[in-house]
Amino acid sequence: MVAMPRTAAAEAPPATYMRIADTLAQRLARRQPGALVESENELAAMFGVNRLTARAALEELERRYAVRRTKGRGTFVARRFDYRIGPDRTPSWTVTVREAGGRPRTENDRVRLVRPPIWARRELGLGEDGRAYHLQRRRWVDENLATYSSSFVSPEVVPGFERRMGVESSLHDVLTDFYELAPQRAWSRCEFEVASPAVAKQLGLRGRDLVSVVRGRLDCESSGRRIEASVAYARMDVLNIVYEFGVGAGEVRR
Amino acid sequence: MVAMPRTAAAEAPPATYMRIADTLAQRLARRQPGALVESENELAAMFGVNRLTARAALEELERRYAVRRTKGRGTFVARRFDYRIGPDRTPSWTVTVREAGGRPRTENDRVRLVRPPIWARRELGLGEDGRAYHLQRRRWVDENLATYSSSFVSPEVVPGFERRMGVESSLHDVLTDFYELAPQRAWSRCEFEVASPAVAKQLGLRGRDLVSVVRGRLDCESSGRRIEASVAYARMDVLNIVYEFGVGAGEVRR
DNA sequence: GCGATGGGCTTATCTAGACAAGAAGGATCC
DNA sequence: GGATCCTTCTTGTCTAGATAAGCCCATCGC
Repeated sequence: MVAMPRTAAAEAPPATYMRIADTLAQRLARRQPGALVESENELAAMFGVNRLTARAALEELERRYAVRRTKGRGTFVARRFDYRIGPDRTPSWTVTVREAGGRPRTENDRVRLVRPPIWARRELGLGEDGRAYHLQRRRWVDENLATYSSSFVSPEVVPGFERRMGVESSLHDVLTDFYELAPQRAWSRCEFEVASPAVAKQLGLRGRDLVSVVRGRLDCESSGRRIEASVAYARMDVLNIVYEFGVGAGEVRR
Repeated sequence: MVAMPRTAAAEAPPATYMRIADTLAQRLARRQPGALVESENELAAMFGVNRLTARAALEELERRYAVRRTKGRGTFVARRFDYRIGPDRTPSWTVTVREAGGRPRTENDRVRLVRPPIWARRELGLGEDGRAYHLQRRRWVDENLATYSSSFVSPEVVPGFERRMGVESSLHDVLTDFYELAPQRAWSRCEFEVASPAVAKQLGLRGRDLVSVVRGRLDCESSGRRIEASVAYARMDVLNIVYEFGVGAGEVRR
């Protein structure tokens, strides 16, 4: 009689913490987003395991973005929003979040004229000593910070930008209403990175988690002049960035 | 004298395991991908901590896709490939991997005529009883399984497909060479999901990790006939899916 | 030569116990 | 009434010890 062959090895039974995670995931799917989840000690008692085993299950669910945990407060059912972007689609934050049933909020730092970093100078076609307006923006869903973006706006195209752009202004609205421009995405690039310490701090991340990164440039549709170069970071536990193009992409079911 | 105010709280010093992870990340950046990392016990001795603390550091690096760990073998420096896709870009797996210095490999299951799932029938415009060829494909980088894809091909457009498509054939080549078609992406949608148990098994994932998912449809450029509907899953520790469009997107530095 | 066996390495999992630190709410003091 | 302290609950971190299970390779037996 041969021993168990290595290729067709019988499935190892899943670990306890994984079973608890799966069980819990099913139950949480029926609860309201934001609802308080049982504490680690409660779960340990419920499933008859050590607290660290229950904790491992919650960490597994956190990796799946199914829960969100805060020291001192507890574990909560997570709520994630799809944010669909693509060449044919530059969605409004406010509209998207509201349609999904959330409360959107945007906050801009005060705009200042600065010497932009090298990548922004190159994108905007500025020289070594060129200046640009620096716009930093944070967006919330309900009480959750979702994105932080940093963008540089060419002062030649939008003179006096710092007086037009208020704390709650929409960049798109300011460009179209005050400057009568037709902004258009020249290019865009979406990927995932480990948050740098600076970005982690801006997004309120404890560790160096993965974040969605969208870089791009906004040009003027008619003249082709370069308006804005930007980089936006999104917390993946709050936002599910979906990148799509072509007709029919929106109809895809999960 | 007031206590430490809560708003401007001094940064809590990072946890030991996080310090070790950061230290280790710097060192590993100078090593060859695939190199063996010190074992948990060695790290524990090196940093004078408990084995579980050293282990927590490695788990942190695994979350960042900086290392890859295998039970019984050890921890290894991870190697990730950028795979850039977009409306103007349908890259060849072989070329992309080879350019990045890896060894590509593709393996197709034998093609069979099946009754496709509802989403594929809808995409291909098939009726309730319609049939389609089912093509399952796995792609490797060096020894690492990277993607698993499942696609359905319309038999009306490519009759006799199961005889043309071999174990190592390229779908694109078969469509162009044998059927003289000009395949074109009708739409595409890229996002991230928690792997289902079935997908996790196909990709050799222990747990239910996050995977990149790309869905889409291939049409015939001239006639517009629907050729193929597909869904592809990629291991995020092997592949970094980058979604981009527009001129200039390729020039973006990190 | 060649396959089976087993030892020793590795990561994976689990328990028990402990202390730290953040958050929230009630009690207390003025 | 309002600010402050304190208690309690929560997650976060760390240690110590133990067992399981996968993998590799040397050794043994044939």
